[in-house]
Amino acid sequence: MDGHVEHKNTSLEEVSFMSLTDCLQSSLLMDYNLLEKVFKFPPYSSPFQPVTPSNMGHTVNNPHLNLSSNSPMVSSSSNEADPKENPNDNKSDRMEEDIEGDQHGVGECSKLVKKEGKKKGEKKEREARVAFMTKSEIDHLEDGYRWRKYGQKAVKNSAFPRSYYRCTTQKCNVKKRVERSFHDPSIVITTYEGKHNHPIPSTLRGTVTAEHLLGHRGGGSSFLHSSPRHHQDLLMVKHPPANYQPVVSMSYEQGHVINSYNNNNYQPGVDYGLLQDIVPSMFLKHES
DNA sequence: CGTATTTGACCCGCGC
DNA sequence: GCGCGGGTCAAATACG
Repeated sequence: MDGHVEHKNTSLEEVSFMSLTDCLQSSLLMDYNLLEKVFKFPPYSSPFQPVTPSNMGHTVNNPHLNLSSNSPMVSSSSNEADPKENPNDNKSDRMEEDIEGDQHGVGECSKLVKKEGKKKGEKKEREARVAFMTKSEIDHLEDGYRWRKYGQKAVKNSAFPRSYYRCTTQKCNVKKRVERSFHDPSIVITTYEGKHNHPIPSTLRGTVTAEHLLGHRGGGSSFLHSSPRHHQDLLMVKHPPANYQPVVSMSYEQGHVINSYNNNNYQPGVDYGLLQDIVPSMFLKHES
């Protein structure tokens, strides 16, 4: 539906946003360099900004960004998810996945099968995606779901590899890619693809519980200052609006969610649907 | 021993 | 058609 993208904006924010959106929506391959460009990492700034207690656990701000102090580090993109959304994708078997997902790589045995399943000329629909940029020492953020790593690849023009994860829950097709920003190694870029069709696992290595996810934000973000180590801040921005703003941020400690909160509380008129679908754990909390 | 990760091989789309 | 880069598979390995 909204495949259409306007390109006539002139403000930095809008141009940036649209570029990213365009990137996310139209490109089969996510161009992370573009993603970073979109967020305007200045080429002249040192790419190796050390993570210090002072800048860790805080909103990532790029002074060169022409954005508000709560610069959004994240963008989401709903790709007008599959019309059919294959809810039936009982991919307990990999072969099936290959057939249905027909763009996947293949192992020796599946290579035969895959060709038949493919209808030529039919482009693979992309699942909804959300990309996050998170300032963190930890690559793989705990988000309440369980993931199994299924691949890792070196990324061109980046010193850091990209990791590929798949939700371990059967029938759940959600994937996740994680890589570190080449321009700022303290930043982790996480991209979710697809929507979970199941609740958050109750037992997650016994570490992240609903309470963790809900967080206990009593006094603003004071907790940010209390235990600086292994902190991560995450910001999200809602998809298309002309003026995007930070929506939700989370904090992690030692790989686990210790808090989540909204910077400005829920914004009226902002559609959280996609984000909520994809990373519901970020929306769990909320004073009712 | 069951489960998760690593890693080289392979496939695919795209640009030249 | 070929090469490149991204994405995935799956056997081997590591780990609890």
